[in-house]
Amino acid sequence: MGVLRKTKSVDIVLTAFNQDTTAISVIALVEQLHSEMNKTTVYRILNKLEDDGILHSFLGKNGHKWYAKCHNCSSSVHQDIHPHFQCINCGKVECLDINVQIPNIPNRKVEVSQILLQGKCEDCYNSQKPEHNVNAK
Amino acid sequence: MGVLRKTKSVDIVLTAFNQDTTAISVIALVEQLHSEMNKTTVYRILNKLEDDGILHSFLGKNGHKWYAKCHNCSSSVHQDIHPHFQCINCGKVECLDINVQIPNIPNRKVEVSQILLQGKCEDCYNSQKPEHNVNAK
DNA sequence: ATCTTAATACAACTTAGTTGCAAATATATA
DNA sequence: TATATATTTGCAACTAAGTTGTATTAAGAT
Repeated sequence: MGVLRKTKSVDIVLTAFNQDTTAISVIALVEQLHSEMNKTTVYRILNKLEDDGILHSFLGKNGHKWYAKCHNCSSSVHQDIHPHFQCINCGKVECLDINVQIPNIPNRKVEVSQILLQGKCEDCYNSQKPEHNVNAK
Repeated sequence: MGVLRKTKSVDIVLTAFNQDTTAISVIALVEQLHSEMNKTTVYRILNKLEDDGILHSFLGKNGHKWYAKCHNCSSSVHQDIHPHFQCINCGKVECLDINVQIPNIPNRKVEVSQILLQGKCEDCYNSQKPEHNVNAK
């Protein structure tokens, strides 16, 4: 089930991801676009864009869903299996371009790895007066 | 806010973790104990046992909360920052006794790492007729 | 035995995410 | 360009995990 038609709503969602280089939580996106489209539509479009390998999803620190643009994915293979970093202060999430080596685990076959690192991002580490971001949800 | 009193409910919850060597999802535990105590009570007891360093929590593949017994924790230091393994077939979750090396990330200070590996556990890998476990939720 | 305070049950609530269906709209075809 | 048809959307209702307020119950200290 991929995107079949180039609709206005699909375009608005894609524009949001082109403007923001970091990841966006579904909650934030629904809120940000609530005057332009229904939340059901946001959920459905994100779902389709992921199927098409245009976005990838992962869970943030509260178990809420986040999406970010894929770089080398197709609809059949999602290569964006990289760690994500979430700032515990402002809530911002970034995709990390690093490779984490998973050791072999006896008697088990690992197929997916979900790695969320939490800490302070550069901005929050430097500023003494932390400014809580709306994306923290 | 730790456990202050040795109540019947606290005892029942602890017994559940002593009988099951793997992790238990809150959903499964609430269901399992629903005739013995209210779900609010389960949530509150788990919360307190975590504060006391007796249990540790983490998120499963759907973002739902799981708990497991701690081995070397105190109420001040949670040392159980280890990866967890969830079977994509039967849903069972285990704590992994391995160390995953997180590379240094420029300009960020990593404080917490949350690693969930998914794949087939030994039982499910060997059996051709997969048996879906109730814990899969 | 009594008193104080923490723990519990229960109901109501919050919120992320889903579902069913009627109406709207993109696009293929004539 | 007009029409047909299948997808997309909005809306309302729903589901389910987790939380909160409050009256009642029960630990355990005195």
